[in-house]
Amino acid sequence: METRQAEPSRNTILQAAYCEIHRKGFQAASIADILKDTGLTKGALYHHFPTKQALGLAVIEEVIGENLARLLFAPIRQSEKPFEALLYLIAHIDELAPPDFATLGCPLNNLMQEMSPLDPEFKSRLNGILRNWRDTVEWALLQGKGQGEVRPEVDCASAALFIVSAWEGCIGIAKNMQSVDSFRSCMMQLHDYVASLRISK
Amino acid sequence: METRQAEPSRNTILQAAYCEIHRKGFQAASIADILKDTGLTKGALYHHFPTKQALGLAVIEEVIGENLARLLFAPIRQSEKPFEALLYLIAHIDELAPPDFATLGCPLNNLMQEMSPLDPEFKSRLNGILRNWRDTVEWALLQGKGQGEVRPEVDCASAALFIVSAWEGCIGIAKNMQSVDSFRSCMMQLHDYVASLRISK
DNA sequence: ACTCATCCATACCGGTCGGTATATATTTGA
DNA sequence: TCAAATATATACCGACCGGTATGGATGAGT
Repeated sequence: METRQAEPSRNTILQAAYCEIHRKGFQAASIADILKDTGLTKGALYHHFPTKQALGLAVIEEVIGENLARLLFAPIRQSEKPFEALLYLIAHIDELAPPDFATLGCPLNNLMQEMSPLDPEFKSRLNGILRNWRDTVEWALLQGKGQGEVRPEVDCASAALFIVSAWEGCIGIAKNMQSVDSFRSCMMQLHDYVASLRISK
Repeated sequence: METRQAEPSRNTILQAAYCEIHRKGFQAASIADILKDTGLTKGALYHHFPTKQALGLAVIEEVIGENLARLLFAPIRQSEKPFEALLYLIAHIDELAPPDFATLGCPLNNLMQEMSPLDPEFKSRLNGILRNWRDTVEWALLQGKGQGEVRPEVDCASAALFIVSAWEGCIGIAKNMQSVDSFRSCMMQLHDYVASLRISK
């Protein structure tokens, strides 16, 4: 039996760190600012996390990874028609994703751009999530192919990587243009591309 | 007649700042590190640039903007067949772009992701370059349409935005996966998408 | 030759950062 | 009940950061 009194505090810090990092990036995120609205202090933080890097890695795995798994991967994996589920997600992502994605971008992509070249630990964790995403999309394409929906000559691995890349690209561009309409228009083009992989009849 | 003795120093600082910012991002770029290899000191820097922000904005306009104009916009604008020029650029960008783009990403996109939500000055300058890029691509598509190469029903504005978005997305993802093969594969998919806008005969 | 603006080096400042040392509640286990 | 482990607060530290104040060198105009 382990003590569980600490878990609420740990989660509070984790969530606050996630928000701060999402807003400012990891390096610009200040420990003091993270704690500011939590009612906790450095004593609590450094009890649960040995260093700022460890806190960042925990945010990646326990918040960002979990969120993406729940929002994107699970709906595809659990669908009976994964390819259709993928198309649905692309078409409706602006309603399904948290609203701050539009203004602050995708937390996964933000951290990848900032930290991957600087810290190998960050890089490997972030790449793990990215690989998971790409594999899920590839799996959806392969399932679609098996179900006779996707054209047999499609290179599912390459297409999956492109879909994820373009997806992140659309989020990033929309974040800068601060325009939901641009984002929707952009994702619509991606939707058309994915739909073009379907068998035309 | 104004004194021109200062121009070499200014350019040295500008170039060093560009490299440092490309490697670490703007906020993490340290003034001291920028000067370290230049043989100059803070006195020189703060003589030519009133603040770190002004230095960053100068890097954006005078280095990043110029580089992109020379590498991407000019070849399309000056081509007699802009649509073909666009396709060529997408297919050969890995040979034409500076090699550190693969490991460090696109400087424009890096700064957009980091700074646009934080600083409206950065945002407007970066968006200016982005708009220039999108307009150039859109112009290439429109020219292609006029020359009977692009299908008439294509929405050139939306397609151009998507092309730029996907382009940046491919660079970003490749930067994290640190794989030139992935980047090429990804850009190849984008190439296929753009080629699919062509009239099929 | 004198003046004055340009150009740049040096030394320094206040503030913030991540991290630590220590004391203190609180809970748990025997 | 009492000791030990857990959980958190507070005060503090050295490092680094962007920015400034000052003074000296250099060159142009008169």
